[in-house]
Amino acid sequence: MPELPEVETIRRQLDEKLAGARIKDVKILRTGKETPAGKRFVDKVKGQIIVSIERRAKLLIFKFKQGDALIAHLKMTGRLILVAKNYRPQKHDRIIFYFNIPQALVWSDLRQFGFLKAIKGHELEKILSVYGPEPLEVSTSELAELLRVESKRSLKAVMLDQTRIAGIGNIYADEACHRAGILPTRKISTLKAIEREKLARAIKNVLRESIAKQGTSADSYVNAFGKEGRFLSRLRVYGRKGKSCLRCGTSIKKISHAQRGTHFCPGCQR
DNA sequence: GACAACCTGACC
DNA sequence: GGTCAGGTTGTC
Repeated sequence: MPELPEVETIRRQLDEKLAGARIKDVKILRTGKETPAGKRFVDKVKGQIIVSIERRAKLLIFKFKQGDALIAHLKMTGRLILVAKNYRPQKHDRIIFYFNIPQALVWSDLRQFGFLKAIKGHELEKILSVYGPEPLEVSTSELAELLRVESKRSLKAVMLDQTRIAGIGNIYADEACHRAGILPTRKISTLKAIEREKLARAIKNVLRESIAKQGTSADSYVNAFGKEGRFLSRLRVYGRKGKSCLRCGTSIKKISHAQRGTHFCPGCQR
């Protein structure tokens, strides 16, 4: 499911409701994707007061008052949804958190790739240290500079590399390339300075615009209130194979590249 | 780089 | 029945 805009949407909504809340109970419906597993997870998390919910790359970080934290990666189909206390569990639900506030929090994950991890405060820095800069927290020129790479890798492969730039995933990589008029398959080292600038601007714009619409619900993503994002209709290439390019009218193509479905317009991307 | 792996479900 | 899916990681 989620890339930076989707995770950021969830973060903002969770932070608004859960900052200051105390975790009163934790019910594990289906163990196996939480660390440490089972009762040890419950013991680490129960009683903790959530100070804030933060995001780094596609990772959500629940910071606890005593300095420890809970990190969550939703991978493809993970969901964190605020529900009523009397919520009846659904098929793919794994864990439910109860607080000293009216809402409970459900973690569900259809494909089971996601994970929750209770960690010590001192472990956090190391976990986060692998990620490249946040694209919305650096300037356009700094972002453009991150795209200057002497490598045989393609532009798309570099954009998806979380150690280079954090948070871009398959949808926004394709969308940013289209907005910049550049083919995602281009070898990164062939990009000109002006093209890197265009890309940097396109990345920032598409991420910002998507956050404003609460993300893209192309498949299973919903926000922390269980609602779909509204950016799907704004996508220009992703999921538009065979449709005409909104800029030049050419039919949008979809290929497999960097092991991902890759969408582009052969007419206006070079 | 390409590929398989982790899973389930939707679609052709 | 086969293929594909907003992600990441480990193995050639």
